[in-house]
Amino acid sequence: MMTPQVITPQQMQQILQQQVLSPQQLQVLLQQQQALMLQQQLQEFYKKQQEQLHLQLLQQQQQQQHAGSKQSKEQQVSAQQLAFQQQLLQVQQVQQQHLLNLQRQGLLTIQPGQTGLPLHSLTQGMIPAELQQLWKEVTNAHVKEEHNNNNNSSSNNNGHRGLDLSSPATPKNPLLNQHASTNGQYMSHKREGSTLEEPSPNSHPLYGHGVCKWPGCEAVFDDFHSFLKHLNNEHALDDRSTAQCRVQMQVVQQLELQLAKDKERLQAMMTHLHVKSTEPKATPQPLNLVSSVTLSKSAHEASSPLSLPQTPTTPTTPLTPLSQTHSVITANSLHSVAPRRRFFSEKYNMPISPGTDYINQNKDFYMNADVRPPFTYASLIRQAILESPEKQLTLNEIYNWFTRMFAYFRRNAATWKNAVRHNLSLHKCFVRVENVKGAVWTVDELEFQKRRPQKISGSPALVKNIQTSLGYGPTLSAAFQASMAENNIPLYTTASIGSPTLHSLAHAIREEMNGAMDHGNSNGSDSSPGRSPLPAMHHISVKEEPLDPDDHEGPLSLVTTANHSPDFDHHRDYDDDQGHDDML
DNA sequence: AGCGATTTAAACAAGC
DNA sequence: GGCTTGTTTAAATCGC
Repeated sequence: MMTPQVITPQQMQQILQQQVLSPQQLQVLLQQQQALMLQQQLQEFYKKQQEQLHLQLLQQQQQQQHAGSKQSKEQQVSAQQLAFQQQLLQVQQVQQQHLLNLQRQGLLTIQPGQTGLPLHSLTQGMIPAELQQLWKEVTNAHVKEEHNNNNNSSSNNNGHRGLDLSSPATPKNPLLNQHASTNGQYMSHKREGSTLEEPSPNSHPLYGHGVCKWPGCEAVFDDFHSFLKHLNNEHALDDRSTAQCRVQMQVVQQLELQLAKDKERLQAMMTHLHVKSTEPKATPQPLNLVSSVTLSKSAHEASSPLSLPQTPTTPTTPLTPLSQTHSVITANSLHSVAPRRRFFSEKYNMPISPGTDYINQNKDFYMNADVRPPFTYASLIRQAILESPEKQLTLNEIYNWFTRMFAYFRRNAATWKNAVRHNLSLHKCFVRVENVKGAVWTVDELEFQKRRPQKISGSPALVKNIQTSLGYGPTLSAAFQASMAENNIPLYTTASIGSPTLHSLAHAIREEMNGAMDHGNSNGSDSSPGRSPLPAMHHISVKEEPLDPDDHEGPLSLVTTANHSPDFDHHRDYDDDQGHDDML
């Protein structure tokens, strides 16, 4: 699917360029949308032209039919008709040319093998509103005519037009139909008439290979003329045709939607796959520290996951400047797509307990992609707890965090919830604290670090970076703010996703720093609750808001709200039963 | 091969 | 009784 052949170099360049200039996918999408709009306008224009030409053609034909056999004029008329046809072809060519250009520019994504169909569908089915407008006009204009033209609707096939994607040109037909259906009686548009004796097989989008391409109708015709007759008779302006046209519009709309989605997906994939090479310069970083950290990280990741033995429990980076690179999929997340049992593959020396940054960095991806996160349950639970303002969560809140943060956990609830409970009970690092209103779970960071031999030595430079970053406290904050302001573009409509706030960033730094310090020297040099053996033991504070725990938490809520998107909680078909075993 | 970490499943109990 | 929460056991997998 991600074969590079599909994407032209121009597309690639564009994507990369966009990414470099704007880390926000929204911008990309916006540009895409603009491009699409432009494209649609062009198509509309072309379509109108085509319709006009068709109209002229048909009127000539009707006149000819009505006039009986005026052989004398026939020659001249057919010449005119030819001219029209040529013009029509020219328009079509120009149209296709332009679409091809669009395609080359990456504004259009058309599979090489199917340029024909998509072109038609795109050119003629793109603007339902416009079509409806035309349809309306036409309908109004011919209400009276309707009586005269009793359409001999016959074929039942038309009743069920399957989603015949090969004939998306329907919308344009009403126009033609009614003019044609008048059979010359209706001469509102008096154009210089002409005969139509010449079959012009290619002149009608509903006629191809001798077959009527009206949805559901596959009548075969020897010549174009008989097809036109058929078109006028069988597919005249009536309720059925109207309904079919509407359906076809919807089909086209659906296809457009699908196309847009797929394009978006492709964009995300491309961005993701190439972000590593561009990540360092991905954003005009107002913050040196951040960028340095980012650079170190990205350099490390880009080089080789194996190159730097990382501390298993300490995240590599104190923070992600974030989610500006949020579509980033690092090496781990890539290979994590198919981990069978383990969330986290240690083969790549990725941290067992990915830090806030790590999870945040790929947050967007896992939020939306039904992909199993490459983290252990323990790591995730810890993450959830540490993200909370009070560093403590009830079991249900942990559940909510899981479902909120990972699309994967929106299914199989029974399985992973059990696993969560199991992990909470099993690992000593998770401490249950009785509360007035129940029990909350906290993290014993020391115990957590103990689980594995850790060596922060892995990336001393990293540690240095982290420390350096911390040293710049206020500067850091200011820079973050600037960075946030700059990058605070909502990327997806649903998501808060993108930008962890200052608080969460600072928190992340602090947290990572703690982790690093834990390894480097055992002196607890900070006051972070996470560092004490029983971090939250003393905050036996209250956990109200059983419903939406993370919601209104005051200033500190930034930490959580950064990850919390309200709309994300609404259950969008979390079908627990469907395809739940895809990861096994 | 052994071991530890992890996941998954399941049984069970307590509390609401 | 059903559900949630929490504990525990067991089996399987994976990597070292």
